[in-house]
Amino acid sequence: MLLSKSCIYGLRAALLMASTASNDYISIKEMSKNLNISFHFLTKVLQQLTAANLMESHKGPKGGIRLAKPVHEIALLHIVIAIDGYELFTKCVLGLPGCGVEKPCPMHAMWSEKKEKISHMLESTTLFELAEDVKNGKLRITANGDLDFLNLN
Amino acid sequence: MLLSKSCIYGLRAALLMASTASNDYISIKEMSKNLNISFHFLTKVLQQLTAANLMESHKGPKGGIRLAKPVHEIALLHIVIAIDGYELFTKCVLGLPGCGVEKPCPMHAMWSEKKEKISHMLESTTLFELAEDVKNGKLRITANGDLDFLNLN
DNA sequence: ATATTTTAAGACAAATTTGTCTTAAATGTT
DNA sequence: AACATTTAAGACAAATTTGTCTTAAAATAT
Repeated sequence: MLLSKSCIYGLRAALLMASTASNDYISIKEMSKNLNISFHFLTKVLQQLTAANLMESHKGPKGGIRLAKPVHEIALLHIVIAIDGYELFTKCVLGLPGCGVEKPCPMHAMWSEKKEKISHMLESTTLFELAEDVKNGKLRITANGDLDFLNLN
Repeated sequence: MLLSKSCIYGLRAALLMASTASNDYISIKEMSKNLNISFHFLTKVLQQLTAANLMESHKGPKGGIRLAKPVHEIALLHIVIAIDGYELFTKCVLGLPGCGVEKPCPMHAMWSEKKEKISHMLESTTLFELAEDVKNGKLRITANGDLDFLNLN
């Protein structure tokens, strides 16, 4: 698996937030319902994203989570790294310590290239582009494709 | 993590076998020592590879494991699929059921492209090419770079 | 002030992956 | 035939990831 489940949940929640009309706080409960993700688990994931300053949280009624920056300033890569860390991009694909150009593992060269491209892909894709297509129904973030979340407040 | 530890162990063992002079049986114990992998764990991994007809096993003295085909006929992809299955290449990167061109998740298009390239990379790389460079010391499959395994029998 | 809503934090449980150990079965050697 | 070597199989344990539950803390509204 490329991304952990935590990371996937974080990405989907971020896309949900980016796809709602306003950038008001959205309660985690609402999101967990819409995304079909365990509430408490999602809570923890979102805590990691607020800790990384990608989101802001607010307690109490009318509280919830919202994006801490404009949608075009949050790249998928930021979310991936906030949750899964740099491991995917720094760790040897064959698990050898000290793998690098000087002491490469058999897959170092080929994987480095792919890794770069994946990194670039995630870095150059922001919530903005994807949210546009989620809003107009071209892309889906829920299992069934419901768009009920589009006007959550 | 792209590949499971089991898969990594399988790849490293396959590369070790491909890098030894002859294609005689090599005992799992020898391999586990050289690769610094738990003997019993490696045993199970190699059982998966023999079950997939990539390797052959033989019990008793002078027994062990050997490649079931010429090195240029075993691609990395075969090993990856034998151990980790097709999941990496078929499952939605955001975990959505039924993700595809008709009902794509936000990362479907971009990931499909990368996935294809990774698949092609693994399919077009055989043990042959890599073993050549392992033999001449350009690539390493052990943590410290020892080449003791080169003439195991 | 009190009650309600919501995130925060952390204990706990389940599931999965990884690792260890024991016994059995097969094969070659003496 | 007896013995040593090696894989096969499966129970078990540890570690990690994923998921659940409870309590606390903060903020709003009444």
